[in-house]
Amino acid sequence: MEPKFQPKEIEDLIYSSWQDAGLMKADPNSSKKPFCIILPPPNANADLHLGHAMYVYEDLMIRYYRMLNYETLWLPGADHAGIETQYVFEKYLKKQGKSRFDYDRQTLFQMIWDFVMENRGKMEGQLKKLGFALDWEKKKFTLDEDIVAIVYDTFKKLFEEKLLYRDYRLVNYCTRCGTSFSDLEVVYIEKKDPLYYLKYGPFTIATVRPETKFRDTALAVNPKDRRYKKWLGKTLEIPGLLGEIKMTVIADPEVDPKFGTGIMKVTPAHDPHDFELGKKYGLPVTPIITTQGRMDFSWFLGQKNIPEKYRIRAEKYHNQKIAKARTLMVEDLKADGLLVKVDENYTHRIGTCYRDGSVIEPLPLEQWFIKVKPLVAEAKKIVQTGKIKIHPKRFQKHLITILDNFIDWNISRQIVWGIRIPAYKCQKMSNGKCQMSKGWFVSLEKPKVCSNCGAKEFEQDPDTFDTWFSSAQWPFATLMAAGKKYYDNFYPTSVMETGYDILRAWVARMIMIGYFITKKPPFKNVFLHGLIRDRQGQKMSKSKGNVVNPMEMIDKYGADALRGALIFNVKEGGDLPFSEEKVIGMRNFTNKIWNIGRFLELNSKAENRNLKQVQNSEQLNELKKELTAEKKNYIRAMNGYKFSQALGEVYEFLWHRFADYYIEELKDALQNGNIEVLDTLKEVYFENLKMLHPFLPFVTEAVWQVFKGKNDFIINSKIV
RNA sequence: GGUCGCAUAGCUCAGUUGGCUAGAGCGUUACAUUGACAUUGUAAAGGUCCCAGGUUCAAGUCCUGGUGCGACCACCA
Repeated sequence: MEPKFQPKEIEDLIYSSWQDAGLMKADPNSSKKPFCIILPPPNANADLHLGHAMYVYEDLMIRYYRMLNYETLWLPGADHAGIETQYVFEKYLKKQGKSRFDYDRQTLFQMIWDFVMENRGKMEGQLKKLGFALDWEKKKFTLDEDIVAIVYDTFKKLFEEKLLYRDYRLVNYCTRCGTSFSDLEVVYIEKKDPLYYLKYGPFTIATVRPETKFRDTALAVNPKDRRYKKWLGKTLEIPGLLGEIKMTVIADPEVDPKFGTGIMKVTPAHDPHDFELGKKYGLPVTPIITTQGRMDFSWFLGQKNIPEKYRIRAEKYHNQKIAKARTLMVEDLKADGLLVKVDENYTHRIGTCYRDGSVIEPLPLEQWFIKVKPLVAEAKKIVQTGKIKIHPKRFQKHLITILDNFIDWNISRQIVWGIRIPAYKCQKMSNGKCQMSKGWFVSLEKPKVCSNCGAKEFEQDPDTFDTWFSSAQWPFATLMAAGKKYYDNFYPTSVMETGYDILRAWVARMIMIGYFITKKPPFKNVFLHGLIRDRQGQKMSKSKGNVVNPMEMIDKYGADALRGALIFNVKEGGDLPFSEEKVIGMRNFTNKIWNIGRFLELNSKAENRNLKQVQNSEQLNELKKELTAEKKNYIRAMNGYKFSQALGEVYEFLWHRFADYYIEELKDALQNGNIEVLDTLKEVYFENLKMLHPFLPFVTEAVWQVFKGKNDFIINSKIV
């Protein structure tokens, strides 16, 4: 044996020997108890980051349960990551002076497909580098045909059970990405914008968005506000930049009399709050901003007999970007004497795109929504009755709160990289012949006729599903795609392990959709890990330049060292600061493990063995007692999801008791050839190797095989 | 504004149902070693366990209040 453990030279070899021996494959026909984890599918197109290395929790569970004689399946996969990937691809196009608008739908999709497939292998190779015992033969991609078929089925079922509806409503729209987002994907930031006080007939109103006022449909005040009482219900003609607008004054308790002037203009088409008000009072929705983020005055310019002055103005504003139009209008407002004052120090919070940071425009669009109420109710029941257990426990409350606050889920995305929605709009809808579901029908195959009215003219919805819609189906979809035996044996899965930050976006939705389709919870346990931060506790991000590449760590110190550093001395579910020093510390531990083995191996060859020396029997008994206690603590910790404690237990024992104390004490006896001492030390050592194997698979395997031979794999031994 | 979490050694953090003479990693100091390992060992320094009350034979641990951080959610023109 080398005097030092050399992970770089042997890790890859060991990993392929596991693969060759079929150790990571699950047998769906096995009579053993099943234990199954579905890997949260990483983005097929991106390199792994340190957060992915946290899946080491999954690996250690898989290995541990395998060593407890379970039939284990850890199923890998990859996510197409719709918006993320299309965004990256568009940046790549831009570098070549192109844009997505230069290609038709099929070509663009194919280009992104090729782009992703080229990169996909990288991510998989990195999972192997981490030593993950994944069953590669069962790997799945969210755009695989069989997965898409299952996703389509789910959509159809939701449609048939009336949990799916199409609605014209305000969606969060990023004009730069060219797609809408769900509420979860909007990032609010504090921003300073001028607040304009405008003369508005007999009133003064305050607004940061004067550009939308052309399409105001009402004025609202608080019903208790005495100042405006006499105007209630009256319709006024308000002079504006393009002539007079008719507007009714309505009262609503939600209007804050203390804000601004206490009177508010209602713009249902471009403000979520106003949209709700509009709905409540039956106000028309009249958009003035396009999905390109430009002003649309065609509604005005199409009118007859427009005074010249207004026509010139409207033409000036038309098709301008929002910010530019606002500047132009403020000038004209000044000229007309309609601008009362400007508060330059007004700060408010605005929604921005989580991808590129541009301002999110609330725009009225027709989209697919999932009615979540019945799904949420079932999911909540499952969690509350303990059919799904959450670890650490405090996240259960969190999950319940999340479920309580779930609003209908917008699943339409206006991008091509994803699963195209299998819904069709019948042309006859417009002339009233196809009334069913507002003229929409769902078809899994390319349809020949409208399934509602038999008409032959229809168009497929150009949109694709929100990536989370397919992710929400991942546990049952992957197992169904793997085959009936897999589904029957391994579903519901044992544990869903992921970061607590996607409890809402993913875990809650998996429970909702999973139960809806299978009538079973998709998993029995949820284990949540924390977020990795840098050594100062700061979030890692490219802009801060504090990102650590896991592959670099593996290259320098070995996969075991990195894995250990992520588990050792941390609280499950808590955020953990990452430091290279900690990896070095764990590298030292792997080396210690190696060298204990080396020492025992060297002494195994000693020639002058004396079987009769038993004067150390008392110490040997003490040692065995300590081992028993250690193992008991280890198993209790492992079964209770206290992995850090389990690792700490073995670390402490093996290094500071076994090596520092017992080996030193028994060294002389050992070197004098006392075989009983040797055998006991070896036995205790092997037991510790087994306990460590789930955490540090490579070094434990390497030493194990020094003693047991190349064909004996440590994972095939049993912990109890 | 709402919810949750966190405050323990110089730094980063563990501390299981109350039993602590409070631990680990890294760092610091002294010493040892051509010996399995310097990626080592032995020893040492270093803590009012945020503050104030309370429960208890016993509180780092449980309860109440306060202070200071952090995260998530909601977002008022």
